[in-house]
Amino acid sequence: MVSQRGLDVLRAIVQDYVESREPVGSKSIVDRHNFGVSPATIRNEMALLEEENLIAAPHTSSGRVPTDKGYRLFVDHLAETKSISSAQRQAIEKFLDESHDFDDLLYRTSRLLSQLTRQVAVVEFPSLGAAKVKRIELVNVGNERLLCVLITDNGRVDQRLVECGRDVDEVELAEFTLRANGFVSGRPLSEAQSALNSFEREFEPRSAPVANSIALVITDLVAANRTQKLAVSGAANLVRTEEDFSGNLYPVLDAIEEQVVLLKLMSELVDDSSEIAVSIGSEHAESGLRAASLMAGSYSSAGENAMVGILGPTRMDYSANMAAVRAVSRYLSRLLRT
Amino acid sequence: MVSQRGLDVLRAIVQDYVESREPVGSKSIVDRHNFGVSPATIRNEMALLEEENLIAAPHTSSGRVPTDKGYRLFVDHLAETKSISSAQRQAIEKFLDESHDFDDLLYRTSRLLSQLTRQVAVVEFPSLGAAKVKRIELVNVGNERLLCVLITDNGRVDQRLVECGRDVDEVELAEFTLRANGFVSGRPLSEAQSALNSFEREFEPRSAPVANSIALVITDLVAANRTQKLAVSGAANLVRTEEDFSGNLYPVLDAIEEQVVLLKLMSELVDDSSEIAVSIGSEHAESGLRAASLMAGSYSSAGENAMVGILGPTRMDYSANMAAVRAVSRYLSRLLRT
DNA sequence: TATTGGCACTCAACAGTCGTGAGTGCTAGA
DNA sequence: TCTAGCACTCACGACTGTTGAGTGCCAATA
Repeated sequence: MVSQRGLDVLRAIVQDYVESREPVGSKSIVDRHNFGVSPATIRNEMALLEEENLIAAPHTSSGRVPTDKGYRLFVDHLAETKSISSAQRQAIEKFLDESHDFDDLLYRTSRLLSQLTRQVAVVEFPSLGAAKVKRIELVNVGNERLLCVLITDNGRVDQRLVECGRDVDEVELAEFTLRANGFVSGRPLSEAQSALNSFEREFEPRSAPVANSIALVITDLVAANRTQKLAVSGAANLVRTEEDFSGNLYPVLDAIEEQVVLLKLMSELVDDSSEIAVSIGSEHAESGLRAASLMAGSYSSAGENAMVGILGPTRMDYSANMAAVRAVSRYLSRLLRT
Repeated sequence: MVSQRGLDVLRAIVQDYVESREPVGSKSIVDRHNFGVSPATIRNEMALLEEENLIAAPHTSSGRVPTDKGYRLFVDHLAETKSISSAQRQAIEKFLDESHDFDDLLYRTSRLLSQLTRQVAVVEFPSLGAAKVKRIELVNVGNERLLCVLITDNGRVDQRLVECGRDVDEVELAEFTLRANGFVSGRPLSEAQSALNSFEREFEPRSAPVANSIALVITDLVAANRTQKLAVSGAANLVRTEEDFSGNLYPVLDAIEEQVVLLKLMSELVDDSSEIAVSIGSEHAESGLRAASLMAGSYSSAGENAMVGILGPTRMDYSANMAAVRAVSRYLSRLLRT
C-alpha cells in the first residue's frame, strides 16, 4: 500500500519531471520540496512506488520517471485544480468574441487552445446525428445548375451544386422545392436518405432525371453532415516536444492528418460530462500514440455535444492544461448558448 | 567556364546525392556512371564546379553536395523530363473522378499529390478577385435569423447567417433581396463593399438595422471570398526527410499552418504558365525555409488561375516530382474545364 | 594538351578507455 | 520509523587512436 507521503512523493516526481524532462532522484526531491526527511527515506517511498508500477527507472542507477499509471493517479487524485490567469481569460474572451461565423469560431477555438497550452489542439464539430432537416432550398444559379441548400434545426447550413443537364424554370423549381421539403422536412438526418427513395417517382418522366439528381445531392449533403469533422491546430508544437516522442513524430502527425484515429480516441474518452477526460499513453489502443496523451472536455451547441481538447506528450503539464481546456470549453458553451 | 562533361558530372552529383543523402565523391561517380575517365579527371571537373559555386564540400575532405545554384542549373537544364507511370496516371484519374464537390476535389488533389510525391502538397483555391456577384439570396431560417447566400459568376457559392434581432416577414425579405441584388449584382467582388455603403439608407427606420446587418454580412462574405485559401496535406512526410532540414522542422510546420507565408511564396513563383515553377532554398526570402524547395504548376478553373504544388527539402527528386505536379495540374484543369 | 596514377594529407566517424558524479539498495544504529 | 553510511551501478563526457573515404597536387604519359 502506498502511504500519503508516498503520494506526495509521486506528485513531486511528476511535477519535477514534467518541468525538467529529467529522471528525478531522491536528493533533488528533498532539495526542492520540504519533506523534512532525508533522501534515504524518500528512497524507501520510491521503492514502494516502483513496486506499485507508478514510477520506473530508465536504467539501474538513475532517477525515476512516472509511468502511465503514475500519471493516471496524478491526474485523478493529485493534480491541484488550477485556474487560468486573468490575462488568459481575457485572451479567450477577446479572441473568441471576434468571431461571428460558427465554423470560424471553432477554428479560432482550436488556434486559441493550441496557443494557450502549446500543444496540438483538436476541436470536434458537433455531430448532427440527432438533428432534423428544417428545410431544403433550391436556387437556380444558371448554366443548368441548381444550388441545393440544406438547413438543419440546430442552425447549421450547407449547400451543394446540382448538375441538371438542362435548364429548369421557376415553376418546376418551386415544384421540386415543395415536394423535396414534403419528403424530408422535420425528419432527422438519419432518416432522410430512406425517405427520399421514392422521390423520383413523384414526377413525370421529363422531370424525373432532375429529381433523381436532386435526391442524390440531398443524400450526399446529409451524409457529409453526419460525418464528423475536426479543426486541428498547432502541429508545430510537436517539434518542441519531439524528444518526448522519442524522436518519432510520424505516427502522431499521421494521426492528426488522418483524423479518423483522433475521432475514435475522442469518442472513447470517458465522458463524465462537465469534467475533463484524459487518456494517457498506453491507455489508448493506438500503438503509434503510446507516448501521447489526449485531453478533452465537452461543449454543447444547440443540444449536440462535441469535444474540444488537446493532444500532447504524456509528459505534459496536466494541471495547467486541464485548466485551459476547461476554461475554453466552458466559454465556448456559453457563447453557443445564445 | 563549365564544360559539357562538367554539367554531366553535376547531373550525376545531384542524382546520387538525392538518392543517397550522402556527399558524393569522385570515385563513386566513376563507379555508378560510365564516364570512361578516372576519378582524378572527375576531381578536376569538380574543382571547376566548386569554383562556379554549383557544388560545395561540407568539410575539407568529403564528397560534394549541390548548392542551391547547382540545383537551379539542374532543374533548368539538366533534369530529364520524366513522365509518370501508367499506374500513377490511373491512380490520379480514379481518385479525382470520384469527387463531385469542388472543395472536395481540391482536398483530394492535395492528398493525392502528397502521396504521389511523398512531400507536403499545397493546393491553392482559385482567387475570386475578378469574379462578379451573380446573385444574393436571402432565406428565412427562423429564430430571428436569415441565411445570406452569395453566388458568384464562376459558380462558387458561400453562405452565412445574419442575426436580425427580430423576425422578418416574407414581404420584407423579398424587399431586402431585391434591393441587395440591385446594389451588388453584376459587380466584381472588389467593388461590392463600397457599393453597399448607402444600402442601409434605402430603408425606413424600422428596417434599417436589419439592412445594416445584412450589408455587414455581405461585406464579410465578399471579404472571405477574396482571401486566399489553401488545402495542405502530407505534413507527416516532413518527418521522413527531417534530416534534410537539419532537424529543425519548426519553421516549416509553422509556414504550413500559417499559410500566409506559403501563399506569398506561391504568388512569387515565376509563372511562365503551363510550366512547372520551382523556387529553391535560398531563392525565396523566408529564412525559415532555406532548406526547402517549393514547386508548383497552375491550373485553371472558370477563368481563374491557381496553383498546385509541393513543398519539400531542396534535396528532392525534382524530375519525378515535376512529372507528378505537371500531371496532376493538367488533369485538374481538364476536369474543371467541363 | 588532356588525362591519369601516385602520394601525402585531412578529417569525420567509430570504438575504446577512463574518471566523474548522480543515484541506488542495503544495513546497522539511533 | 528514520537516517547515516557505504558499496555498487551506470550514463555521460572527455580523451585517444584507428580507419577509410575523399581531396589536392604533381609528374608522367598518350
